[in-house]
Amino acid sequence: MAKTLYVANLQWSATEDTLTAAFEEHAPVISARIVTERETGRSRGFGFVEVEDKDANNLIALMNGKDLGGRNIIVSEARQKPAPDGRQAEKAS
DNA sequence: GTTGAGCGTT
Repeated sequence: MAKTLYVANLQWSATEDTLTAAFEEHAPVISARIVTERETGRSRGFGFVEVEDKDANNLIALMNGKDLGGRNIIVSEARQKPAPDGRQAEKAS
């Protein structure tokens, strides 16, 4: 299982690799994504990092407010999560 | 040669 972490307050030059490298130091990173302008392709200064559910809380506690590239980043659990009904959100094939 | 609170893409 994996959770998506919301990472904000990044510098403009930050990339997916920047987040991956920073988070990998504390826990394995499944995937990372930097949100860029759809029109210009420039970084919006924030992104998402996907990690294991168990590691998500640790990364938030360890990386939230941490200095990255000279800027304090904000790490939180991403929204758009499915409803916590503890039920399979995936239909049986 | 820019900007600064935020929750993305198929």
